[in-house]
Amino acid sequence: MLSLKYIQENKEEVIERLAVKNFDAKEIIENIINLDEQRKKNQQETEAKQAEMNHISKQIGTMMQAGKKEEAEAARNQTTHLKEQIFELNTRLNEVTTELATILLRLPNLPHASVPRGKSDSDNLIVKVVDQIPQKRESDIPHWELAKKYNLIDFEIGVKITGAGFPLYTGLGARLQRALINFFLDENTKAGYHEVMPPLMVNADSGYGTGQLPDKDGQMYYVNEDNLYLIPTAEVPVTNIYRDVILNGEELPVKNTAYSACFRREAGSYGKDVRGLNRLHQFDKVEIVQITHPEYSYRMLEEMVKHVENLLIQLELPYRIVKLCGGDLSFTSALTYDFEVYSKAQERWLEVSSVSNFEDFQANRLKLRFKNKGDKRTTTAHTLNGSALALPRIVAALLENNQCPEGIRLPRALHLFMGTDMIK
RNA sequence: GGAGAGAUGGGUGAGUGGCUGAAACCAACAGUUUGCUAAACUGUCGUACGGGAUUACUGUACCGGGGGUUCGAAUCCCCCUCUCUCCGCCA
Repeated sequence: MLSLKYIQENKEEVIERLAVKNFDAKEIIENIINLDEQRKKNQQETEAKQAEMNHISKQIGTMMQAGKKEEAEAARNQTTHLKEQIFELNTRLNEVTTELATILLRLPNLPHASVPRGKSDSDNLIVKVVDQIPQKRESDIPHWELAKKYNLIDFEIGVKITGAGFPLYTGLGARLQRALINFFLDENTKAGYHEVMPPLMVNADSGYGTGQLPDKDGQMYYVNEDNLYLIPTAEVPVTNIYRDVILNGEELPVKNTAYSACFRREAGSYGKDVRGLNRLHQFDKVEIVQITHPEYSYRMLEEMVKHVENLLIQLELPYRIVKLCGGDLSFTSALTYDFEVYSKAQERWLEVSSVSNFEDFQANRLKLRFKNKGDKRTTTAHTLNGSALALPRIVAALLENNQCPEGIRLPRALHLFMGTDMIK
């Protein structure tokens, strides 16, 4: 959520920057400013009446105690009309406030000044590509065939148990999941992230806090009976730890990491993109989340990018880093770097991580602030997160890129976790 | 699922209609004292949105959430949510 104050003071800039996200904000911004003026005026009137009422009520109390019954009675008669006025003013005030809040919640975050203009992922800026991109050989087969050949994943039984997009990992396939999760968590904690294991379901407040609601309503699985959402990413529960929290400035930056299963309905997806592990309804991911001082959030973003890059290097996977253009940037993000690994047999890049700075967009919704020693006012923090890393496409690339006549070679980093250097 | 109890500031916890934005204690912070530490003493010690010379000061709201009664509600009434205890069930 953008802060009202910022919108008021930088009206034109807000409109321009939202245009980078291909969002036409002109009318909405006017509306917001009008509504807030109404709100202020209304609030002043309401509070003046309330102050008057409080004053009279207090007097009545004093009179009653002094035994001046008649005077008290007279004062009481005064209040009837006042009460009606307050009721009406208050009702209107609530309406305006609610309307304002609703509009603000649906307004996307401003893109960072460096975000390139563009409509879709084809306009994204490639920041870095590894030198060596593996060439497909005649004998190379896609990961879904490899998974079958080596009994790593059974997609059919997943369909039988649940449905498409819910694979059953078996044998070394299952172990590979566990190996990657452990490897990622170990690396993340080594880098100073505190490990947490969050609930996999969240309430609506949490959904609004990180911005999945109302924007992505319908993309999350919803448990009707209990009014809960299955998390699409650990970002949601882990960031919401700090909803309604005022941190001590000295605690910053807060760095957490969490493994979780992630659930996404992926309504509207179709075609070759969803083949094999490319797009799933349930998948595993290790997430990193930071809460920082606004002054150095972009420095921390770069740090996170470096960290994720290092994971990919250790996994010996060909990768590239992409800076998302305005049109591809999510509702909540100010700046996002995507990491993609090259999948040799499919001959395509697969997104395996998204590292973003949300600036104060989530923090405003969450009411996540901090206060330094001696500070009178609270300051809104910045939140960032990134995948470190999402498993399925990593697995796809590992299988495809490392296939050889003897089996599938595993990168050194996973040997200990896997108990072998080769899947046969 | 059944029965009961409860939800108050960073924590413990008092408060059953006006003198309560809220006692007391603890924690925290600042200072005094002190050779250091400790202790003692003094003071400060919620948030949000307004007004204001954006300092001072000041208005309003907030005691789980929503509604109601009343001139006046943390306190009374209704609804909801959550937590705890016991029983049942159970990884």
